[in-house]
Amino acid sequence: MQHHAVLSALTTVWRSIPCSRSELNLDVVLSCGQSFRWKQINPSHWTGVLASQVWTLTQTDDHIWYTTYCLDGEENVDLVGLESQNMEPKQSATSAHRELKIERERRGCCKNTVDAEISCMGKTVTVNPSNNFIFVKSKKTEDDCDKVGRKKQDILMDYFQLNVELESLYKQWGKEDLHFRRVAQEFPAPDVEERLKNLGFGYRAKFVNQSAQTILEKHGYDWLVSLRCVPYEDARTMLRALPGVGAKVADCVCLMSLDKTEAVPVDTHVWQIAKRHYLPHLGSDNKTLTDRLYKEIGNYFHNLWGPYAGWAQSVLFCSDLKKFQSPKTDEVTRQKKRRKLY
DNA sequence: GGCCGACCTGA
DNA sequence: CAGGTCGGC
Repeated sequence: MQHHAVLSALTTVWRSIPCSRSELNLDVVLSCGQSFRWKQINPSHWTGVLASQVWTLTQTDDHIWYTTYCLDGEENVDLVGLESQNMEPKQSATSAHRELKIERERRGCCKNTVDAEISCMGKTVTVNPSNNFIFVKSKKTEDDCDKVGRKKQDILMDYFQLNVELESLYKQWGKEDLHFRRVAQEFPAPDVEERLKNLGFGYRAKFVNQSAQTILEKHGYDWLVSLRCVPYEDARTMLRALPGVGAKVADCVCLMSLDKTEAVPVDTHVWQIAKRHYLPHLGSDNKTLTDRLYKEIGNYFHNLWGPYAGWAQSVLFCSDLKKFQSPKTDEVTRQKKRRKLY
């Protein structure tokens, strides 16, 4: 939600319509060169004129959010002070202020002030761009209609034709048309990597996105599941061809998702366990877990435990986690350590 | 083929 | 600083 500080700071002045990104992607639709009245005033926040009003639109995964600015200054009852935590509310409000000023000048009622008062969806927002404060005054009644009584929600529904189900149309168009299917895969979410990054995926965001693209374009939707019926080594080889998928991740997918019970994922913990209890000769000489080491450890466990080696490995792995170690075990370890000391 | 730094976040 | 993969050496 870091791109929606405005939403979280001023929830009272925003209204929403349920709508998924696959039905309408504002960033794509408003910048694709077929409409010229919208400006991106902040990341993913679009301001423009529609039905004689200034609007700001933005969206989350399942809603379109909208707010409008009008010129009537009716009396207010409540006063709420809000100090914004970062620059975004200020910037957005300042942009709204600018839009209002332009609209006022256009109508020849130039009342230029530093502190602008803007009526927003039944609330009046006082903006002071110089000190980053925003005040919201509530009106007694909130209406969601424009001057001629048209519901604002209906204006947007009509403008974006939200009553037409785009997803089923895409399915229909793609059914016989391979080229459309390919093109359509780039939509509805061209910002996947960015959004994954915002979710904390870090440098892996690029890999996840690229792998997903590769799977859809090269292999098709059912390919991953079909690997359940392919021998372990083959499934592993194909998985490792995906960007960001190395030996360990491929083995994890094989073991956890593709029924390959013999797959033994070797991460640093399993490596430590192997050195401590099974293969002491791997000792401290080896600094990094190379492909050769990985194979040696995997083969060793496979020979030791047989076709369900992966399951056995996960038992050892879990028992090595601190949260599964009983206090009793800890006491035994401490006693051993004490014995060693003396 | 092996080694190591870069990538990014959370702890 | 750990966590796994990649690319350059």
